[in-house]
Amino acid sequence: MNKRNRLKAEDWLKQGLETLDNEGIHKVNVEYLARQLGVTKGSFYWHFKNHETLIREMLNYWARTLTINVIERSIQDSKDAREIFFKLITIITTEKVGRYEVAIRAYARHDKKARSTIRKVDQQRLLFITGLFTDMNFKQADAEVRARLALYYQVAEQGIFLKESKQKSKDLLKQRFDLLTTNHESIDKPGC
Amino acid sequence: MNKRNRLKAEDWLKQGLETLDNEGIHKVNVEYLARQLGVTKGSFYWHFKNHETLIREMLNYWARTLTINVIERSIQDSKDAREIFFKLITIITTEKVGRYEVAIRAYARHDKKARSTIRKVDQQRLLFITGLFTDMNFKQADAEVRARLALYYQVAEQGIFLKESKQKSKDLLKQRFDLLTTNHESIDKPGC
DNA sequence: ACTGCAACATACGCGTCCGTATGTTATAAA
DNA sequence: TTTATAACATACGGACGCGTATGTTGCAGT
Repeated sequence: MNKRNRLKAEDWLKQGLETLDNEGIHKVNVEYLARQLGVTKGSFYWHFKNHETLIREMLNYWARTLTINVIERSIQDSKDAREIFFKLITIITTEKVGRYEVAIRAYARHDKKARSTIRKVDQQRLLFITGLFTDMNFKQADAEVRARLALYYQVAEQGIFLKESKQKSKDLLKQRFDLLTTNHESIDKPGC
Repeated sequence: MNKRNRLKAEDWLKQGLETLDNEGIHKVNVEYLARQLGVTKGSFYWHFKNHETLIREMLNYWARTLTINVIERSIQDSKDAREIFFKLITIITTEKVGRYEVAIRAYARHDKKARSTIRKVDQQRLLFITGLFTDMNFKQADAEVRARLALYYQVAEQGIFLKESKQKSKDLLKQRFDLLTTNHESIDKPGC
């Protein structure tokens, strides 16, 4: 909230994503969001041109906070690629940042701009994670396969699997990490 | 179509599922479906009580044709469990029968009855496939793990992975089949 | 105290969708 | 040929969502 309890555009974006995740795209309409925020439509059309703009900015907001922000946080206080990768999948798995993933992919099935956003996000992620694996001395092709495995897993985990206990989630994360970061047959050591 | 080009309830259900898959749940409304079928609402309310009934019957129709029907077809002309399993994943992967899978799961995120339907379908599938693996002499616990892997894969394949060529899809199917149906360490042979 | 403006609220017309009530038509049965 | 009815079409009232036009309010600066 802003000063005097008045709203910023970001408050509408957050509420939009929250509602998309909780109740579906059909509930992401101007009047319903206004009711949830305790204001009227007049407020909305002050901050946004129209409904379409809201959706577009929601997608951009999600893409920004989810890719750049998470990547930057993973890099901070990490000394090497292995550590960055571990922090990355930990953040995605344990924090709420991955919550909107499934909802947005579901919406993107029938929205061209959403699909475009997701493609860009996926490519950014893939490039970054592939880079981490090459930094771990994996060959380029192998690095990309491992990056894809990590990426697809993170996406599918939220959409398909039943919710596990916190301890089991941690165990699975560790196993996944070990599997993906160790394979001595395909490693590309400069000394050999 | 029926005699004299008039519609059956099933025609509405099919069009409903098609529209759900192609354009999303918000397009699955009475007047839009009527336009697509070349009739008016009067026809709809002859065949169905209301919109809610349509959705419910769509889910039931999907559950029937997808679980029972596919299972029965897999069994036909198969001599053992291995063959049934291969036919099953072949049908799901190559035919259009798996097309509505992702759309319905997306819709189920915010519809209680849809979630209930999916749970039942998943359980039926899991029971059946687990039975196939126990018939292949895998131990109960191992059979269930393999069944889950097969099941989750079939679901995730449609929603996440990029579309591969027909040849690559066939190769992947074969590899998946081999991996899941052979593991001599955990096999439970009566003779040993 | 007065003014200006950001951030709303209110009121309206419009289109779309729902569900109902009632009118229409082609065909099968008599 | 008449009749009954299945399968529609038409017309309506109401709810809801969009976007616009305009009215209102509280604070910030002077």
